[in-house]
Amino acid sequence: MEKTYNPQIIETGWYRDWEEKGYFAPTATGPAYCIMLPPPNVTGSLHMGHAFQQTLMDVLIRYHRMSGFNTLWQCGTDHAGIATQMVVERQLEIKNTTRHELGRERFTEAVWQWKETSGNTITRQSRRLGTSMDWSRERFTLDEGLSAAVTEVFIRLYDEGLIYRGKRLVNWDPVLHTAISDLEVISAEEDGQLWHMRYPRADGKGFVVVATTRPETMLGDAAVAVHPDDERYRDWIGQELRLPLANRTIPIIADDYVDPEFGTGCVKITPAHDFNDYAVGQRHDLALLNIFTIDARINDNAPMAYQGLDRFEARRQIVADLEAQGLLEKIEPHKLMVPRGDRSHAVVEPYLTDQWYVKIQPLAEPAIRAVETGAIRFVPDNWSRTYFEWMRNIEDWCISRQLWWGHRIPAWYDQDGNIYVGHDEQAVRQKYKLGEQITLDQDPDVLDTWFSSALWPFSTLGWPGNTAELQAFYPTSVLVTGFDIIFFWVARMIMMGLKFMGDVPFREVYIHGLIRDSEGQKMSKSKGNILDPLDLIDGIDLEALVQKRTTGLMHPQDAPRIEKLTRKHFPDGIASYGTDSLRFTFASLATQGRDIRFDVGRIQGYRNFCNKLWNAARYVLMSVENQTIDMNKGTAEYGLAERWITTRLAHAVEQVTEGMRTYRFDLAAQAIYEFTWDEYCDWYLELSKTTLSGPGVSEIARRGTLQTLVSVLEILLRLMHPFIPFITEELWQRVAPILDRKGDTIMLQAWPGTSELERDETALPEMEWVRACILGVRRIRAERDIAPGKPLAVQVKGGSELERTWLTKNSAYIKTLARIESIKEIVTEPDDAVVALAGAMTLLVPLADLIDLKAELERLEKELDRLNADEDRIRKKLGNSNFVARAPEEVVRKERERLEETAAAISRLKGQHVRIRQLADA
RNA sequence: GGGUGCUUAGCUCAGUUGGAAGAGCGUCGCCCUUACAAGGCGAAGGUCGGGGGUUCGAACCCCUCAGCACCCA
Repeated sequence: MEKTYNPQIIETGWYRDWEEKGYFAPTATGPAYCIMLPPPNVTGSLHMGHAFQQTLMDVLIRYHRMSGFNTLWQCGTDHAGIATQMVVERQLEIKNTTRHELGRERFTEAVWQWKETSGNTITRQSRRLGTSMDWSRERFTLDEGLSAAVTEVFIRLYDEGLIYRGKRLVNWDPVLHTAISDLEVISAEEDGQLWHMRYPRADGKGFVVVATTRPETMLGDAAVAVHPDDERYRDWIGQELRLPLANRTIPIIADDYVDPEFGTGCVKITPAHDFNDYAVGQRHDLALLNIFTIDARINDNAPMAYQGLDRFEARRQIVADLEAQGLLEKIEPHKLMVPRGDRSHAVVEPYLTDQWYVKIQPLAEPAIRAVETGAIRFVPDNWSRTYFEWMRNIEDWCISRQLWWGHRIPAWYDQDGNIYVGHDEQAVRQKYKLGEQITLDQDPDVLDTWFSSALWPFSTLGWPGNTAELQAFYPTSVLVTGFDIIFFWVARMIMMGLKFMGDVPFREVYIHGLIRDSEGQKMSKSKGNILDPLDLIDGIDLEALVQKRTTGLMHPQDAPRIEKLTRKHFPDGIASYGTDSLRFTFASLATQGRDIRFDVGRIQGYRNFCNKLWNAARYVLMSVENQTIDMNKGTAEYGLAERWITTRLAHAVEQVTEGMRTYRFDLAAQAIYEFTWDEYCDWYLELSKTTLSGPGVSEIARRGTLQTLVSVLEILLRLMHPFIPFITEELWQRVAPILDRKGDTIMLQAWPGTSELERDETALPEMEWVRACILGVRRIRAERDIAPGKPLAVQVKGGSELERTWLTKNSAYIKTLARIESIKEIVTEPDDAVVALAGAMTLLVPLADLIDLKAELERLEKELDRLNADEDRIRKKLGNSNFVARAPEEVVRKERERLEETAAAISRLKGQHVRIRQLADA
């Protein structure tokens, strides 16, 4: 074996082996366990969020597979309508053409082509992470089967009246020329201005002042509203105003939507370009005057002077014109929430268009109940509140998008605009009994990508067919996802699952945090703080990293800043840590918080952990090779160390299993880490050396030690496998044969059960005591600056009968690990010794002239201070009659014992203090 | 404005039904010790954001104040 852990060598071969041998597919035995992979964007690449999430899912999947479940991890990708279409459009731009020049058919062909060439990037990257997804069942939201499911759902919902077409205000992206849903609009505070404009009364008797952040919309104003109780304007209600620049009059209306405290208390109402104004307009039966084109330029409904102007040019012009007419009262700086499209980052306009909607209330109600009744459980539970909050205030879902890439809406129109919905034109003609003479045109729009994602839990399993997979795996076991898409996706899957399957799509929703950089900033290309999971696995030099972070920026002027930052944070680039280290890091970061800071120091620590494991295995294998005895034949004897480590492993198995059950991957990882490093490596491997190479140790004892060394390692490897699959497979292949354990892969071995391990709880206190002895002597050595190699002569005094037995039985361990050459029992302490306490026993190391009396006195005083404080506290506690009377007996007993121990320790150390003092005074 | 969280060692975070404050990293000593210097041995470091309450007992439960973050409008 190599002396140092080298992930590159280990991690290359195993994945292909696993995949080729079909280990990822369900076994068809045992209870079902199924996770649906949140389908990533087919043309995207793997980011830290994916890597984190997929690691957690793989841990769950591998754990359940090993635990005997019929395990399916359903994978696939999403067509990501807008994002993908934008990517391909940008490519066309480089070739100096547009999708409109190409035409719909050739454009979609181009997108499919792009999908074929780049669509494998992310799945290839997932494989590098070691994810055991069932690739044989990989699906794509636009593939034939899933498209059929989408059409079927659309038709059924339409026929039930749950999908309708309507002219409404939508969030319009003037760059992408499509409607987007509320969730795709990101509102952020930006610096703007508040323009105060005068609208004169038609009768010439004065004017009102209205304030607006979007002066250009005044061309579409239909009224000015005041609060009905506002004394200032009581008499104005019903009057007509002359709308400046546009040659028309508008009324003053009363509506309690108006906040009389804000501005002048007069609000211009533009029903076709503002969501609130739209509602006001509905109440007052105001006309909807649309003044924008799809590019957000001024259209023909506005005065000639402004037609064709972009909205921001129009703003400047209108402000200038008002000013020229003396109608601009003032301009104030103003912070406002600006809505932008999450893809194009263009300012979104409320815009009046025909769109398709899902009537959501009837679907939302059962979905709320499902969580209320516990049919679906959120983990951590708090997220159910977020879910309820949104679901109880949910609005109809706009599902049409003016794109070419996606599921085409299965609706046809005749010459008169009548709507017919069906699987295809033929089916529609049949369904609605339409003759050949009627010409039908299909709706040009496509559906929101989330519409198809909402069906993912059953469409991937073969719905609308009634397949064996649906029978076996629906409802799925758990959904693993981030809180950012509870609304986008989780809620919609629940609604659709209940509607079409009559049951929840998953029983649990595990919500994990979002990965941020080491300073808590969200990772983004424009901030230049993105870490690529593959760079953490393979490593990357500084120049390549800088290059990668500064190319393809939306704002190239950010490049110098990003370069500087990168050079500062990663002066040596990023080392290669390997997949296992990355995975273990993710698992240990999976606490219940919502933000997760990723620091490269952390992954380095876990790479070191892998190295530790590697070397522990090396030691075990070398120990086996160096022995002449047959470890599997003949009787074996298990010493204290063996019984102790076996019992400790049983505890670790319990802790890790509990962590799995409760989705506490961090606690599971911690239990693994601590057992491996602090117990198995630091103590057991050292103790085993005593047995294996000590003089006069019997064959049966050595056999017991060898068996324990190997079998604990083998079980530990199985316990760690879901987290770090590669190194555990590599080591298991070498370790299992020694134990004659059958099986081709650790992947399909049984999850360790505590029944595999014989427990001996009595070994724990005994071992604790042995450790206290060793630690005590080590501390003396370190504090007195005694060379580590110098053997010590140790004297012991007192101690309980049990402790004296322990000392005799375990002197070999103690002598070796503490480097002691002799242990002698004494009755009276020598004056010139340094002491350590192990339970009731006092350990003394006589040092003669080596002793630094002053330092020793200080050390004793410090220790006594600590013990005295302890004693005071306990005495006070026990002196409180209420405590003795009311606290559980067990707690009181424990405190009494502690008091006794503390008092005894104090008296022994005091004695020592007196002796050293005398020595010092002499 | 409505909602949800967070505040524990220098940093990042655990802390189970309330019963002796923990880890990793960092820091400081000593050490190339036949698995591992990606290591070993040892050490220092905390009035658990402030205040009040409940309790025999509070990092944990309740109230309040302060600061921070996120979501929705």
